[in-house]
Order: sequence, then C-alpha cells, then structure tokens
Amino acid sequence: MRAARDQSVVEDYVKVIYAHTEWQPEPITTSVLAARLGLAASSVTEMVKKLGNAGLAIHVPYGAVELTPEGVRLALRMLRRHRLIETWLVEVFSYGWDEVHDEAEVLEHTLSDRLLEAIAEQLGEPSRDPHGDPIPAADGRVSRAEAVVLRDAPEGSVGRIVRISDRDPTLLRYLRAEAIALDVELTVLGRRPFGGALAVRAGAVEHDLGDEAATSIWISIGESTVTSGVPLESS
Amino acid sequence: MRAARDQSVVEDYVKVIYAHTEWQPEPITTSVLAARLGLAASSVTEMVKKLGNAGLAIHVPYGAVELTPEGVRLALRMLRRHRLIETWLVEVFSYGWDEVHDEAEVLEHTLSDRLLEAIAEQLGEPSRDPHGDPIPAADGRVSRAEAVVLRDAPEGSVGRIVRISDRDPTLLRYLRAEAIALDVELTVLGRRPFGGALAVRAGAVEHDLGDEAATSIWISIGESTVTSGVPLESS
DNA sequence: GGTAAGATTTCGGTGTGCCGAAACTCAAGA
DNA sequence: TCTTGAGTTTCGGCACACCGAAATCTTACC
Repeated sequence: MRAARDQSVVEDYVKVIYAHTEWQPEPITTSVLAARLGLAASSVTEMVKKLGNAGLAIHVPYGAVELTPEGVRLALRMLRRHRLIETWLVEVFSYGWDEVHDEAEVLEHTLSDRLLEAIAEQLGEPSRDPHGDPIPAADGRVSRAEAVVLRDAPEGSVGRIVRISDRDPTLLRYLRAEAIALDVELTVLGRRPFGGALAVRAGAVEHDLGDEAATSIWISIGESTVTSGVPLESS
Repeated sequence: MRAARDQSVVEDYVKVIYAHTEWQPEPITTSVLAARLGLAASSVTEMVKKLGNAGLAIHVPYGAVELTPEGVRLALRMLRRHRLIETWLVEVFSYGWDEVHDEAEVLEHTLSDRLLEAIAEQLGEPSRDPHGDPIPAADGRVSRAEAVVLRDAPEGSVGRIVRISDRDPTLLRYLRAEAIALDVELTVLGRRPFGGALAVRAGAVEHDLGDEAATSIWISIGESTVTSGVPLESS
C-alpha cells in the first residue's frame, strides 16, 4: 500500500516527458524516455499507459508520448521544485552547480508546498536556476531566453550563454574550469574539418569544444524572451 | 526494484523502537509498534523478522523487540535527522512547534548527509529540539536532562519542563495557548479525586491537566544530565 | 494445573512498479 | 510490393511492504 500514494514515479515520468520538449520540439518516444529514466522499455510502455488513464499523457501505440494540459501542469510544478531546490542549494549551502542535481532529484518529491514556497521567497522568486533553466512561476508561467544550441549556431555568430545542460556533472566541472559559464559571451569561430570540434572564443580565450559540450550549451543571439505555460491550479 | 533501496521503512521501524525506550525502560512489543506505525500487527511481525535478519533488532517470538548496537546507531542517526529538521523548520522558517512533525517525518529520510550537516552547522549544532527532545550528536552521543513524566511526579514537587511529547499537535497548541512551554517552572499541586485531572501551577497560574497532558510533559527536578549513546560510524 | 482471553505469528493474497523474452508493428530500402 | 530490422508492446513473473483471517502461543486467573 505504500506505493499507492507515492506519486513520485509519476512525477518523474511527467517531468522527463516535458523537459524533453523544453529546448527542442520533437515529442519523446518511449525508448528515449526509458533511457532517460534508466528503465527497461517495457516498463515505460506500461507506465505510460497508466499516465494515459490518469489523464496526464496521450500515447498512440507505437507513437510518441505527449502530455495533456494536466500533465504539463504537473511537469511545470516539478520543474519549479527541482530548479528552486538547485538554486537554493547553490545560494544558501554553497553547493557547486555540478553537485546539486542528485539532491534536487530526491527533494523535489518530498518538500512540502509550504516549505518550497518559503524557500522561493527567501531566494526572491528567482526566474532561472544555476544552469540557466527557467524556473516556472508558482502560477505556471515560464519565461526564458530564446536560444539555440551551440552546435546549431551559425559560424561567426556571437551570443550570450543562457543555458548549460546539467546532465553531465563532469562536463560542468570542465566548463567551470575553463571559465565557460552562464552569461559569458561566445563567438562561434567555426567547425574543425571532418566532424571535428567546434571552435569558439569566450572572452579572449579560444576553445575547441567536443560534441557533448556543443550540444549542452545554449546561446542567445539577441535579447528576445519567450513566455509560455499553463496555469498550475489543479496540480 | 525501487523499494529495494528504499531504506525508509526500516528507518521508521528502528526509530520508533528506539524512541519507545528513550524516556522509559520497557522494550516495545510488536502490537505497540504496530499501533505507533499505523500498521497491522501481522505486517509488523514480518518486518521485525527482516530487521532481525539485517542485524538491526533482536526479537524472541512472542516477546519484545530490542535493537542491536547497529540498530541503535541507525535509530540515533534518524532521531538526529528528525530533530534537527524540526529545529530548523522552527528557527529558519518560522514553523510552529505543532507543525513541524509531518514535514520532518518525510525529510528525515530524504535529505543527504551533506545537507543535513550543513543545516546542523547553520543552527550551531543544537542539543535539543523544539519539544525538548535531545538531538544526538553526529558521533551518536546523546545528552539529556534527567526527567520524570508529570503524571508520576510526586505531589508538591517543583520542576522545570524539559520535554513535551510531540505526538499530538492539538495538545501542543493547547499548551502553547496556556503558556505551558519548555523551561517553564511547574509545581505539582495534587490530583483531583477519582483519577481526575492533575492540578499544577505554572508561574502564577493554576491548571488542571488531563491524563494526555500529564503523560506528555516531562519535568526535571534537579539539574542532572544523562549522557549515553553508541558511536554512529558504520551507519 | 487447566483454561480462556488476549497477544502474536502464520498463511494466503493484494497492488505497485519493475524486468526479460517473445510477439508484434512499421517504415525504409530493395 | 516485399522484406527486414529497429522500435514497441505484450506477457509471465518478481520483490516489496502490506492486509485480514486463521492458527498458535502466553499469561492470568480460577
């Protein structure tokens, strides 16, 4: 009976489904979802069916998985929690930005709303987390810089780093050591031949970035901002 | 597989077993344990057997349940977590002492050691929680005031309130409204006839306390302190 | 010492989320 | 159009902590 009220599995699925479309448009497939969650594909198929019954997701068999508005609301709630907690750990407890993910992964499911909102207030309702990901407001609104992933940025373009994916802590440590951080201005110099590294200039220093780095860094070429979101009410 | 590494059920059992002997000597029975945990007696019997196999408890069938040194270590660790979290919620987030229990009950299982110790440091390593319960040190030592439960205090005795059980939030709110709090000096005036209320004086005010209150308040009639505990190392 | 009441354990069974293997679907290329 | 293999779902099964009912043990009292 314990798991009956343990919402956290559902929360994880929904969060990952949503996050997948946050910086690119393709909806997620069950196998990618399985890989992200570290589960067998068969488990995910079953669970996605349950999400469907719960009104959180829509899944055409053999097709992609998409969230209902209800699912989006829950996902935004979880993303708000995750990112507020990450920010809090960095600001209040001096965690490194490469050290916050695992702790947030657990706490996002267990802090009460009351405590979470108290923390948000102490932090002054921040709008982005230490990696540049937007923190949804309590009402579900999200505002983020319009951005392209570095790999797809045209040669010669100049932009400000607005997001660095937190998927790989090793990469985060490397980037920090190289002084590649949020809000740093980057110039895309060009790509080395034969699918090689991407050459960029950050400040006065030039770097050759591998594919993992080039797909983890997002730059904003301009100052436009996108606002979206679904009200959180019934979550 | 999720529950395989979910230690929190074990942690709850061990914590309750230990807490039962914290302020009185009788070891706990499976039925009392079941009542405290809100579970069926049969479930507890089974789980206690597993605690035995795990080397955390000793249970002679049909007898009481006692912790091994290993079990005590885990229990102290959990009590430290629970009570530090309660203290933290009161100090940093202005929770009322009647509001902290449920949140702590969840978070004690989910905060990392790193975060917990950071919190302890911010609080200045407190030695007792908002209800007067001792907070075990990180090394497992416990120091608490020697105390008797109010119901058993001899008539005429004078003592300082050193602990108020947090089991019933309603009672806590009532006591707060009556200005009966930690460190208040209490005089036991006597018992009303026929198992009636216990009359006490707190400051200048007299109160008639029912049995629930009289078994929830502990007073120290002297200044002696008891230190105990088992090193926490391998927990 | 026997016995009944109460406490405790055993037993069969449940829901949940997970897994691997087998069966199935679909789309791309021949 | 047919084939094929990658991707997906179905199926049988597992571990876990739990439950109620039935069986068993203990203890207190006669």
